[in-house]
Amino acid sequence: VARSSTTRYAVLGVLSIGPMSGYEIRKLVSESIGHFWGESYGQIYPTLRRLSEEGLAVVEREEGGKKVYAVTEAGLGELRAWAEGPLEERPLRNELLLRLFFGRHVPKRRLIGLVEEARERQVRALRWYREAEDAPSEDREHPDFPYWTTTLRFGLVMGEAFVRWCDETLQELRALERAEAGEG
Amino acid sequence: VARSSTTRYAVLGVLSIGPMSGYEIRKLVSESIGHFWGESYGQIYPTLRRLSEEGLAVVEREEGGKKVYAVTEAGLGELRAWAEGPLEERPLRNELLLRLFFGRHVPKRRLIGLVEEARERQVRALRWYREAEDAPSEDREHPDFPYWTTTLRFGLVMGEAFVRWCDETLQELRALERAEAGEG
DNA sequence: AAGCCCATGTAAGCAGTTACATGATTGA
DNA sequence: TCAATCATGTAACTGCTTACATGGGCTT
Repeated sequence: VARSSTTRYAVLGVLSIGPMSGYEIRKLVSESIGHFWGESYGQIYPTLRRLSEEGLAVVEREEGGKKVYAVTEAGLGELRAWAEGPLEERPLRNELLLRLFFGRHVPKRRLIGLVEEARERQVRALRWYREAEDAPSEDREHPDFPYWTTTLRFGLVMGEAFVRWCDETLQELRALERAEAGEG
Repeated sequence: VARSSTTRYAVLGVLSIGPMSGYEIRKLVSESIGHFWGESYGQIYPTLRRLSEEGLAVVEREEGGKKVYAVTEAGLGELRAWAEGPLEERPLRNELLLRLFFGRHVPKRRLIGLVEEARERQVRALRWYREAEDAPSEDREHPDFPYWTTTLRFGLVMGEAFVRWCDETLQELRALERAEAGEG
């Protein structure tokens, strides 16, 4: 049974920006929506084949072992139907929080290390978002631009909140660590 | 190949709070860490069987068709080893952002509706967190309490940030909608 | 007697990751 | 010539969800 794949819509969506090969789709995904979406080749290539079988995409041209796909009108219709449909909640899983929740069994030093690590990763991501915010002016003309900024702003707002949470959590963990040292 | 299951650690972790049946594990998960973790019966029961086969958990007692499991010393060791190990990034997928990113193909009214819906859901969650914050005093004595508060604070901080992002995004979408109406 | 929650478990089946296989092209 | 990047694809395997099957006990 299981849920239906969202990969097909991600691929259709990327093709709606412009004709592209599987390799370029993967690249665009990881470079521009990588902070909230991921796709692997093992999903992209079979999906492209299926989409073209269903008439939702076509091989626009082949150049030197490279197949450039384009979305069809039917494909755009499919994309639209999905995007307008009801938004169902997917189960979320945050492994860092799971570890913290059962943190009593873990040395506090290690917990602190884990949170610090996650914080650093997020700070790096924030730097990336801020660079992306100063996008070249050509991109600002793109019809998708206003939508891209909303997802970028998501990264900024949530990322900053995450760093704040990390700082608060680190304070608490260090306090717990000191309390323990004081006892022992 | 694929990644190793984190379900086993979630189950071991819950059992580290106290002996419990599969049904109770499911209930505790959905009631106390449901905002960042989910488990289904289809995962829990087979996992419990495997854990007891591996000696990481045991059936402490059976009462009227109910099997109460308890974590063993070996199980606690396994939990600790996992929690101290390196934190690998799992691919995240946010379907709302995906829809927004390709939002050009969707009526703005509908996009606004989607964000409003997500906002309401989050506001409800925030209410729940705030109620949980005023926990009964018995819980405050629990040795796990300081750790539980960190995950609860995560829900609060990130939830509030999310609502802020929703409000900003709604403003932008409404501006786009007005601009469109002005043109047409 | 109906409905709800407690309670355990299995089967089907898709989604998605990782690793592997293979080769062309480009540039230092 | 060596390495990196471009490029497509398949095979194996796991995780996880959903739906189904089954039944006890409590309350109204």
